[in-house]
Amino acid sequence: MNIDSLNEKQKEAVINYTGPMLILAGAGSGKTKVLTTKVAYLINEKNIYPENILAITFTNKAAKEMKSRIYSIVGSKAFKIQISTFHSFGLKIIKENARLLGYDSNFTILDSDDSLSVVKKILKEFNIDSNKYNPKAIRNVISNNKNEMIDAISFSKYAHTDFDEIVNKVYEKYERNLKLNNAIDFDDLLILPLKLFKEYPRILQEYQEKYKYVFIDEYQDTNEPQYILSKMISAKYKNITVVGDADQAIFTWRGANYKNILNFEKDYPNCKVVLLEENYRSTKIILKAANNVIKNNKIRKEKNLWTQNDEGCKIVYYKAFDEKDESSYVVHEIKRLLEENVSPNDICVLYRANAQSRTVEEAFLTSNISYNIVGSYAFYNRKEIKDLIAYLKLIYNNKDDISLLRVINYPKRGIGNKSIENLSIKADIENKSLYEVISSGKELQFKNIIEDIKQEVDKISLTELIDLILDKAGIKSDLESEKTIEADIRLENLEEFKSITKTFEDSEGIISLGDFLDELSLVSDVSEQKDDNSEKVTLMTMHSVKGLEFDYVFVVGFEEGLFPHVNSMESNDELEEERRLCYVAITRAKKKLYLINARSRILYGKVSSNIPSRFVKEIGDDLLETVGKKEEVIFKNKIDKTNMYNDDNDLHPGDIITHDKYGTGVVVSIDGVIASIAFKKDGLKKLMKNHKSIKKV
DNA sequence: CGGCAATGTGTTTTT
DNA sequence: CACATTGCCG
Repeated sequence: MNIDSLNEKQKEAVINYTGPMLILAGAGSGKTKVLTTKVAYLINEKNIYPENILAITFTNKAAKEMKSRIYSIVGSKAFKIQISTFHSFGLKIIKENARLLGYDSNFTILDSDDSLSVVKKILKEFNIDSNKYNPKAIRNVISNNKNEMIDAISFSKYAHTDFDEIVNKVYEKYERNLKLNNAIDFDDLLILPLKLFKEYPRILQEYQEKYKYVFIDEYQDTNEPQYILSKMISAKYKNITVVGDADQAIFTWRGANYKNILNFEKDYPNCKVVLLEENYRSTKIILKAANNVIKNNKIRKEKNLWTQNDEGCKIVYYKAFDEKDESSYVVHEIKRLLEENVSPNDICVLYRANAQSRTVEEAFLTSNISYNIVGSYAFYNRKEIKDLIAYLKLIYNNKDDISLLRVINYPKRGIGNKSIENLSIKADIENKSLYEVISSGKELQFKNIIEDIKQEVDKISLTELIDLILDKAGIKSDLESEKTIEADIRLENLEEFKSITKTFEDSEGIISLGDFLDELSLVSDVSEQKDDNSEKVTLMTMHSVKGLEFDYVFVVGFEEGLFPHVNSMESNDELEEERRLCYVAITRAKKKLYLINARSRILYGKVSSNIPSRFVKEIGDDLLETVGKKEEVIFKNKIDKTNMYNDDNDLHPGDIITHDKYGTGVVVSIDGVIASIAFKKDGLKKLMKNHKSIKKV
């Protein structure tokens, strides 16, 4: 195996393959390369079995990327390596030991919305006024406690205030309810494995034997349970390599503790430390800008990231008039790049909050630039999709009260509050789930529908199962009988969901309901579930872009209040995290960086004006090329809207249209200027409502 | 019980 | 602004 393309430090990191190692890898210093090479080196050169290797990444996307890179070196052996996020790995362990942990193998994973529902339900049962005690706040405290591994009993010792007392009560009931529902929440994915290992040391030993070589990426963003899990699993052989960069710690708000990386040398006194300080990614100017920003952080270890790369061009700073002007500029500039034969895949647009994607998306649609929004949960948040998933979850795990409550009276079956209250009381007394205590009335009819569907589960495919549910539960007939545009849209969305399961089945073969539900809870991003190889500009948050790189990076909303975000400006700690986030964003760029802000923009329905982000000043004038107002006027005129647009196509959902490129389609929904249209050939697409290429039939 | 209208409420980042 | 929840009436 050839490792000549590595520098001396990188080689050192690869060749020293036993014992604990800390790799402090600055942005763009080739840490992914080192990590993948080291794993491949173990397999190809040291004859380590791939199944003895565990590699933990921060996102599912990173896991996928790593798999394919290792595959390209070692071939199909790569499939035997356990490469996943902490959460997926936790799930695997829980699955393998469900009964020991007191769960049936078909347990349900609750997302944070589900957790909130549980909290709300408990508050109601306790007659606690949810206006006085915010359910979200309570859920967050519970989650924080779980992550610090403080259980309800221990928490009672800390409970001093009125609020704490309430939380304590709810926390205790919450945990009991989950158990009763054979359900685990997101925090449990990390905590239950630890519990297992503590109670059954022999099982821990088995895992230690299995995973003799452990790799943890983004170590600065590990939280307490993740930290302990890493430590436990590698305790026997101590072949643990961790990689990270404290300057890129951006998840402390989620309980991550960047001190874990600072303390690694204390945890493993004989560990090897490798510093990767040469940056191969960015231009000198981009790197300088990043360094200028991050050096303003007080709580920080000084480091020297350098590059042999070219000076590069200055960072473009555009002060837009408003958010529309901001996106027009982005579009204008991207169009120019595309004309220079830059691939859309090499461009990304970053923002602080997901809500900011909307205006950018509109501008992209206007100018026919294909794009992909990463982390768009909008689809799975639609009512009809959630309802369908609730049916699937209930069929898989009857004890799932949250799902049952969601669908027991959908479509309307005449089961109202009174009946549900009675069921709840009965369930509480008998210490059973709602489903189990159903024995009469309309509720029983519902139960029978579920039982009937259950009979078929193992005989049919997932896509067929969905059809069966839509049919037997009466969802389809209910929506069809409504004869409203709304209902038609819902039906379309359900079809879209089926196309996701279909793609899934086509690529993975027969997939069980359980596996599919797991996938849904761990990968809640539609774009990750569709394979699409066409070239696209990527839109995502600065948090999601972590670990990735692009030739051209646009950062929008570079304003005080948006970035740094208002809610993160109260303490210095929060502000320093925003600064690290800025550091991450800047260092994603290889060739050219664009920073854009708007003098005024509409926020939460109100016009507001923000001053430029403090990070502009920190970067420094000499690295910036401020694009003036004059040029803005010029490019605005360049986009000749009158040629491409009708005044008003007067499109409405349900209309049948033809499109010059995509052919016949039906309008599914209109959202402002964006029309969602389902085409016969190409499926659902978002287009500008008034585009000339759309004609009503 | 179901439907509708009025009122209120919160608006960051993600596995 | 967008939504979720509440309260009232048929």
